[in-house]
Amino acid sequence: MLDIKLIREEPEKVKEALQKRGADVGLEEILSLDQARRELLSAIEAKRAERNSASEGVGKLMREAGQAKKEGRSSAELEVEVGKLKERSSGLGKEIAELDNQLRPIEDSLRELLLLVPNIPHETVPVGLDASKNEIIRRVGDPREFGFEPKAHWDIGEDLNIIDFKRAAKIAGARFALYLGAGAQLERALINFMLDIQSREHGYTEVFPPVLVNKESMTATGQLPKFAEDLFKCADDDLWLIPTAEVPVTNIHREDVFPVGKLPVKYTAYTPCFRREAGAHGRETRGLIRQHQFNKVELVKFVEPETSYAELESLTADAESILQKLELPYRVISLCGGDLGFSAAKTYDIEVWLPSYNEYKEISSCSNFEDFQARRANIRYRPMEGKPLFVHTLNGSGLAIGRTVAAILENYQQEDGSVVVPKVLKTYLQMDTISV
RNA sequence: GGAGAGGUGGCCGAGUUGGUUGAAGGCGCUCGCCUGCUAAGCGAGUAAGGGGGUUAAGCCUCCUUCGAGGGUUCGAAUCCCUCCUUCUCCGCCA
Repeated sequence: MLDIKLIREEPEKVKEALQKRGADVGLEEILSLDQARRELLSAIEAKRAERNSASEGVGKLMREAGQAKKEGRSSAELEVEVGKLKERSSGLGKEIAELDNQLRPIEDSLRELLLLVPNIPHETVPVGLDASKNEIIRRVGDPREFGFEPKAHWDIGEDLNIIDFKRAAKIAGARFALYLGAGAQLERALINFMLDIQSREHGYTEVFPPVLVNKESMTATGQLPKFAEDLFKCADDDLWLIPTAEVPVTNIHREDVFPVGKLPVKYTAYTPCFRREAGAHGRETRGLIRQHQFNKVELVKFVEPETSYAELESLTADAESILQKLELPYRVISLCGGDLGFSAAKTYDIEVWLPSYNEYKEISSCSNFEDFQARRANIRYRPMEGKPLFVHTLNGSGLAIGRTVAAILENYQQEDGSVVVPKVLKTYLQMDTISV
């Protein structure tokens, strides 16, 4: 959520910034609602002040009247005054209620509209409206030269009998995977490996959160209200399946104020993730790339605003380190304005080389949300002096597990159909190669 | 799911015959005094959000908030209703 003050004071600047991401947001309605809200509020508050003082007067006079009676004096005059004040106060109460009834729908629609406004891109975000304008930041490692025709990971998986898409479809439907034997073990090994690196070497605190969350949590991180159709929802409860651990982990600190000196706070979490993939029909239907359920190790940071862009660089480096250790070739790109997610101010995607696609494929997305989520979730910190301020939140995949499995199978495949296990995983898997 | 007891400021914790209690007291924190240094002691300050005014920073003023939402009342932390949540006991259960 953007700061209403920013919209109020510099609407042109906000509009311009949002155009950078191709979002045509009608700020006019927001501005006029904001104006109406403040006018009503002033009127209501003036009347409340008046009513409060009248009510206070009632209390005072009643005490005086009680005192008078005790002393045997007449309290009749005072009681008349009390009656007048009560009447006045009561009348004001009705006026206030009336104005309140006008105010409420205005505040509701104002908030509704504000929740639909995306974040403002950072100044370093490349200009452009689609993926073709994304900027390549760096490449690490070279795609391997195969001396044979490399297979796609879904064929490798089925040939080695470690991934079964047909049975997964029978159990649940399209876009699900059933891992078997070494495949299931590889998935589990990667989860452990990534959590170990991020928690032991990079200082993230490991957490394991709920994977069903309520509406408030989904709203805080920006999935709701706008993207409900991308989510799985429980029919009889206000519970939603998380599309990423970002949701429950960021919400750990919803409504919190971090004490002085506590930041940065860093978490890593493994969770399954659930996405409806509405609108993705026919795209990447084969293999592990686009699933309704997939595993992911996530990195989440809460930081002070001044440091957030440096923290984005280090968070991205933390995610990259996994690919380096796995010796998988990848590149890092900076998303242009039009390709940016709703809540993000800046995003680096990390893309791993996939021989079957003959291109780099997203395996991690690392973003700085600045105070966009913090404002929605009311997450603040206490600076050395002054009032609490909103933190900046960041997160990134470190990494998506299924896509990592796909990358390992494809990049480490041998001509005989077996797959060599990456060096760093050998102790986790207790095997050197996966073969039939 | 059933029964009972709670949910108050950064933390702990008073406050139920409704009325200077936005909230005693304590802890913590900040500033000052005291002190050879530290500790102890003394004094003062210390919630958040939002409106309006004014300013160079600052400040003034009003409103809202005692789990959330309704209700009663001139007036509610205090009374009533609904919901959420925590704890204890019972039931159920991986």
